[in-house]
Amino acid sequence: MALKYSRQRQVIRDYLMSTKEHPTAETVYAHVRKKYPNISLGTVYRNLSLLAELGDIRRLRMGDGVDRFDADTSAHYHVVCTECGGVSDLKMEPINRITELADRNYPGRIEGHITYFYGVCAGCCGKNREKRA
Amino acid sequence: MALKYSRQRQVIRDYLMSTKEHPTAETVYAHVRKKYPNISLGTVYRNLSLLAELGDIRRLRMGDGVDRFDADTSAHYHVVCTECGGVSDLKMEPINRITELADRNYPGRIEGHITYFYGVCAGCCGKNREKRA
DNA sequence: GATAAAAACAGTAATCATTACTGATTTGAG
DNA sequence: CTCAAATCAGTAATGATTACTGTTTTTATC
Repeated sequence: MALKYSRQRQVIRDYLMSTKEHPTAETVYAHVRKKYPNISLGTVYRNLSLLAELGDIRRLRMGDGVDRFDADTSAHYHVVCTECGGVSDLKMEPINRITELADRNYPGRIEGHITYFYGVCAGCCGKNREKRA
Repeated sequence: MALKYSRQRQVIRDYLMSTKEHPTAETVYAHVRKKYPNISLGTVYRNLSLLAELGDIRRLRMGDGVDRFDADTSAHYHVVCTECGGVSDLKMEPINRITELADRNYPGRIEGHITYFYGVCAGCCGKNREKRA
């Protein structure tokens, strides 16, 4: 067995399981520190990467140069809010048709797709309604 | 008129128009230097960002932390090759249905989607066939 | 429970893409 | 031609992430 148990890794994983916020490494660090005050930021990065490689968590690249992490590894899409910048889940079965469709239009071989949506999240929609009223 | 013509900007734009390679800023810099040896990397970044803001070119964020640029601003998708890392065009009309579909499954408002595909490009497929033979 | 090698850690330095700054040069409207 | 605005070259700064180093934890084996 190569992998060893560590409190730090467990705390990181626990925090990620407890939130739907798709936090960045920095955010994970901030929260985990409350329970484990002298954990290192490097440890957070190392473990998030390790867990992602093992497939225990998902790394989300939303294109803004800051990675986010998600303990929910089931197939689902994400929506980034153009107002608050938050990332929320979109419960929708993966549209494999578009991979097949793409493959028919491509001289090479297409194996999958990465999609994220943008728009305004429920919370920000509500806020806007208040402002207009 | 706020915008002024500059040789540097023109050379950058010309190079981008001449290639289908979706180069990174660094690659643009390397090529543009041949024609304009003492151009600054900062100038390349500044102009690529400016042209992208004006809508003259497109900035492609493929999730690996390195931006690429495309002079073809028409609606089309991109494929990143998992073997050579290259990015190629996929001529396929945008599937707006998935935005609508997503919107029906989301409590907020969804305005668009960003999708890229991954697989093996035509060039690398060919190479593999040779190796197997 | 003791022990020792492997794994992991904390803290810090390094990397890499990108952006910001500064003083000099270029552009274009009048 | 002139001059303010735009742009530049060169360099420093930023910010996310990774790598390094010497110390501490974990766990298989006794």
